[in-house]
Amino acid sequence: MLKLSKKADYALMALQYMATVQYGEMNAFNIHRVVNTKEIAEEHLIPLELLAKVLQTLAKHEMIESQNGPKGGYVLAREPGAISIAQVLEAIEGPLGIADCYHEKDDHAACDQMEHCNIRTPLLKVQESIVQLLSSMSIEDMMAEPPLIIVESRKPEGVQL
Amino acid sequence: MLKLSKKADYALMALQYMATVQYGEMNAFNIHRVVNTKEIAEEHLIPLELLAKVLQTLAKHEMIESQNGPKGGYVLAREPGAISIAQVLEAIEGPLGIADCYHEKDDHAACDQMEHCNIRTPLLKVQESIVQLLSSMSIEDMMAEPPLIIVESRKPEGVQL
DNA sequence: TTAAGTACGATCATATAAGTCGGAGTTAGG
DNA sequence: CCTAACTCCGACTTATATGATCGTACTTAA
Repeated sequence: MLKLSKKADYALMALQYMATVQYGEMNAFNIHRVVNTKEIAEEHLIPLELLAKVLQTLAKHEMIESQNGPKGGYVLAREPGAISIAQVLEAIEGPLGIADCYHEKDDHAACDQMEHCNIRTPLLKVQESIVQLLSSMSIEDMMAEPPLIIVESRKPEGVQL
Repeated sequence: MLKLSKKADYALMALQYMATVQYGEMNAFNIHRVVNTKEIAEEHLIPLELLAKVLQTLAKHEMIESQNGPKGGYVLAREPGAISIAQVLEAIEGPLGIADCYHEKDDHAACDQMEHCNIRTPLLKVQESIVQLLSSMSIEDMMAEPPLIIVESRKPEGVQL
């Protein structure tokens, strides 16, 4: 339940790796070394072909920039702090929502039970919280593993329903 | 992404319905009327057989109590406020986690990349937040649709990583 | 010119989810 | 004590999403 797909995992791993290579302690001068798919795949034991597609998707969504030809590869398109987890997940898996009918836009979404659905509103709030949480975290927060990230999530006491 | 399964949806709908019938405004005297599967299925346009299995699962996890024979059906096993969303989801879909290897118990879980995984720790924190959020909400919070539930979820400023 | 890389679409395999079916066990009411 | 209305349970089928692979075309540094 609530599991991330492998693709999403791979995307996050790759971005974390690229961020560390480009912006980590090992690189005090911020030399934006281009890293290629093979390097990442071998480093993390990820199927090469699959990772390639993931990176292509990330490139299409302008989170990384591709560089063709030999010595080519990918570079982060912006600073790690400017790439949120939510953005990554949306790029890979489409709009994130707890259920299909929970995207503000598609109010007509594929849900026959719509009119008989008694849980939509409360779940929308849950979803909102999760999205907010994922939006508040960036690739930067995943650098320098093992990290210590403190995240709070709570329902305030005494809220009127 | 992060989508709930239909079964989970059905479970929540059913519980919300049962809660409303048993504890809602319509029932100031808390008469614990037994509701049967058919009634819930028709009310929410849910496939009868599937809902039946969902309810059986909930009963096995002691969130509802079954009553056999004609005029039989189900009753909430405890007050709506004592049934958290997290409990329901876990009952239906097993332990909730953002990835397979993120359950404290199975440290040996099926993840070949374990040793090369650079995102485990941060994602564990994310997961923790989500679980906490889902644990803080109960069926009671879903009653009286359309409700207004205010949930906050944030990463405090100035946290050191 | 060529080898090392990305780009992209088609395809296959597999896992999970969704839904169905048939039969067995209970029990209120006649 | 019989029957109809329920729950219970497991096996089965189907649909859909995911994971992974393949082939090929495009780009470019050396």
